[in-house]
Amino acid sequence: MSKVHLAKGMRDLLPHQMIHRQRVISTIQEVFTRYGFEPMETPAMERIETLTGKYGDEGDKLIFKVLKRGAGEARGECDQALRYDLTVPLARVVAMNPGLPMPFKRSQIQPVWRADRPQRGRFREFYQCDVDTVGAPCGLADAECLAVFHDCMVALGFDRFVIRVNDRRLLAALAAAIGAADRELAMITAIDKLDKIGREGVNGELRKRDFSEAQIAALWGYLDGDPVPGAEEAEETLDEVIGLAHALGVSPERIRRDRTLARGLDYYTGPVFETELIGAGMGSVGGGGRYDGLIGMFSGRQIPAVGISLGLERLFVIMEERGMVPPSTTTTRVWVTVFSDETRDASLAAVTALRAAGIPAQISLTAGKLGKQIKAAHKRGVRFVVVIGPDERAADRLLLKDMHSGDQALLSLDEVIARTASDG
RNA sequence: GUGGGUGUAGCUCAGUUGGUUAGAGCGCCAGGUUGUGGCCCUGGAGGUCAUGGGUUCAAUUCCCAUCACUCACCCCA
Repeated sequence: MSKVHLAKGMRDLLPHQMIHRQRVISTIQEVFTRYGFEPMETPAMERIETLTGKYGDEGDKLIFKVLKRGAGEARGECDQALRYDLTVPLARVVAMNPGLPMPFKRSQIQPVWRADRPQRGRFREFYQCDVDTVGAPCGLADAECLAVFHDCMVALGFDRFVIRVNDRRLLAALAAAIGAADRELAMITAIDKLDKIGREGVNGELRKRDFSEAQIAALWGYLDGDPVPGAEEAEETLDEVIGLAHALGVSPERIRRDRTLARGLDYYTGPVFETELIGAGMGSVGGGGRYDGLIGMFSGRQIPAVGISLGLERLFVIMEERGMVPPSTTTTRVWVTVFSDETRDASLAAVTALRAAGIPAQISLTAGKLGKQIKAAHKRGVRFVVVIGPDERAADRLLLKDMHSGDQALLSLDEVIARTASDG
């Protein structure tokens, strides 16, 4: 039993996991690039005042703070913190770089940190994959976000998912319509639980929050589809965004308008989105929305923005549970054995030629019986093994063994390169 | 922040109604086969039974605390 432990909620990513991760990340990045989002990164730490006051009370509590050095450390003072998401750092970047060409479209795939209690699909360090469009009004930019969501899920091999959409302004109008404009948040947190606790559960939550029976009855009328007074603009916006998303190739059945969708973060001002895998038994795997006020908090210039975030870790949990993880456990294509001291130079020449040809190859670093060396390749899942013994060297040939089929053949170096360069 | 569950070999888990040297499968290492992986056979390494305390003639087993992990709630990706 090892005496060392990981920090709570943190994980190591071993090679067999990284191979899958990198594949997933490049798939997502490829979709982002296809839509014209340019890559960007920001530091792990921000000044604490950049982060606080943007996410709501719950969010602020979960920010990982970093102690000051020196005397401030003893006093528990803190002036920096690990980033909580990728959206607020983006807003800071936009505020600090007024010369950016607008609209500014950027993608960002980096870890974020939250001081949450870990559970299934929730970690304290996790990767988010974000795209955001800054400086474009509501409409096509929002629709592109939905399309990116959609294309990413499809590219990753998910087919049963739904993107729920709503609008913060509609929720505000809803609260006003039932005479609870000052209690919008209490109403939202209650109805947001509909999926989990059902109608009666929501009613209980509302009563607990001092909503009257009349208000509750009126609320259900609106949630069931009655037009909400004062929400006309929000409804028109959603109509437009969803229509544009359809035109961008998102299947209609994968978008669902849902007046109970709230989203936790404070900074959203307009449409909000959330992607959910059907039958996964997990919260959302991605979310986003429009935040037209956030950048103004840093720069004084009001700049509209919209974006989405995909949570890698949750996708991985589901992919592992569903066996969607490709079996590959190595990035090495060819394992070159060393038969003896006399033939070592030939093996070195072979591995060097393979590498020069762009084929990932490694050579046995520890001496040992040929069987051990082949076993080493097998254990790692390497597909091809090259053997160069005295016979091969005399014939100026290499023995290439395909570990999948067990077939082996005497080939020239060029033939080995050709044979191992591609799959099949 | 709140409430459950679980800690025995690298992994998955047995086991002990409290009693001498704590087991299995898989994995790992070596050999059978000094030019060949997977299958088979043989052998080997690896455990302060999470940690600390208590009860007892005796604790891995019972009790308490701590720590770790895990699940759920809150909230969230």
